[in-house]
Amino acid sequence: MRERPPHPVKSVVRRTTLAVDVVVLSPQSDTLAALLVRTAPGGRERWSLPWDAPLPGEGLEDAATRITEGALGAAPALLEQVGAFADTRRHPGDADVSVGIVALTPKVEAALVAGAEWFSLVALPALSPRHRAIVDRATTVVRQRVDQSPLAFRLLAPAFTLSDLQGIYELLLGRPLHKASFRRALQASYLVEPTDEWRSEGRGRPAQLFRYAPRKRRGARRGVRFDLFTEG
Amino acid sequence: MRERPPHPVKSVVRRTTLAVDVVVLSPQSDTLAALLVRTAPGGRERWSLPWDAPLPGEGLEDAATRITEGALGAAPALLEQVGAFADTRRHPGDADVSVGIVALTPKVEAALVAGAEWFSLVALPALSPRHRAIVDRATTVVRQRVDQSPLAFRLLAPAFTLSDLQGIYELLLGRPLHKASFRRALQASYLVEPTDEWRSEGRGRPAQLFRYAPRKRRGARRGVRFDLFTEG
DNA sequence: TGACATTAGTGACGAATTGTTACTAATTCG
DNA sequence: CGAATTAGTAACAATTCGTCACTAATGTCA
Repeated sequence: MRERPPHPVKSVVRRTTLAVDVVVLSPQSDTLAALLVRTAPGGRERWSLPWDAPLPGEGLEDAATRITEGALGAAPALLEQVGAFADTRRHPGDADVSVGIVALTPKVEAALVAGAEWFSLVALPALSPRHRAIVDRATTVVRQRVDQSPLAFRLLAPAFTLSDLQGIYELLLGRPLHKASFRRALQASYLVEPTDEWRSEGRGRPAQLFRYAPRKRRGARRGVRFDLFTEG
Repeated sequence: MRERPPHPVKSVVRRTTLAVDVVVLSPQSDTLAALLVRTAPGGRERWSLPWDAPLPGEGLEDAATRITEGALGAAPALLEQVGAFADTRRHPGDADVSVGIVALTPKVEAALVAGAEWFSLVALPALSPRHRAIVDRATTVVRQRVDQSPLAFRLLAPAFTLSDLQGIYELLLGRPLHKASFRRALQASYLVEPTDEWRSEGRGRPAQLFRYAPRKRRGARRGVRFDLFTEG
């Protein structure tokens, strides 16, 4: 027993401003690209992540969908929270708290909404410090979760070639993969099934199209992996 | 080009109430246990997660540390965000938005603060729906990240036996592991180093104590794993 | 004291998985 | 037609993994 007041001690509940900041990612020739929107004149930076406050009664993911539609013109294929940010780094709307959400979408051909543009992740313009941190966290999270969630498939159209898929994995993991090993592992995973369509990309042999169709897996549980500790 | 107003359209920035809700986890004989605090009389539930609003200027993790200290009497060994919750599920303090944070701590012998108690995760009392969701998410996140972050080591004292460590992994993964395989993988990972101390637990051969001391790893990157997709 | 139970730790082998090479297949381009 | 290009696979070597069987060091108890 300690000499302390009963718990928890509730502070006066402060009211804070909340923003949902969305990192819309899509594959762009050989890199991932994020969607940025032009800011109103007078701000410190010319570009920012699409963001907004959630509407009354609107969930965070719903808000993220709405915000994505407002910049991309279409709903994203997958959303994932990447963290809450409440430090002192400046937010373009001076929100006290940001919830960072990453939205994935296949390569889009359709025109963007006016004022929105794709930027390769390796050549982003200046962003507010809060947005910069959210982008960094988003890319880390995406890379960390590639093999826990069907992220890669959401960056592709519903029908894709295995070379397309391997390309996405290489993009996300940042290293080349061996074709035969990749296909063998994919085969064993029961994650895709072939369609009866083929795509001819110009030169070379046409490739069969596959679709994402995860099936129940045999419970082939294996030992522990002490991997990835390096990147933490 | 579309017929839309310039972007992003900012809603009127609403003010919301924010809570940090902490799931303090610690190993308890054969299960994980969460720390709950007795609520003020009159609430719908008798117990809740320790929670509070962040103080002005206080970061989320700082708040989580303070909240943990208020219930446990000591700082946690590791903190990890598990998500933001802004749906309509009821929060004990009616916060609009909760940031869920999981705090890990080794088995503590010291007395808890008055009004706080450990509950095994498999036998929790009734909690507010929001808190229930945060606990569920926390356990999922912890299980998912065991091999990405040194979570398991933060549930042990600085010096531990390999059997202790294996026990924690079995707790977190929910399945038995083979001794020889576990040790071989651990050896290859360069995550621990032996101390020159030994612990005699009563009967049986004394065990050597190890400490967590991760070393640089050879960049032995392997192929992609299409694992875990089942649990999402 | 000596058998036995109990926990720690390791060697080794066969099975399974993975990395790699080298091939075959189907197309376009000249 | 043949060369270039991309898709897809068979097969082998190297490595990793699951398992079994053992040795080691302690306490217990007749």
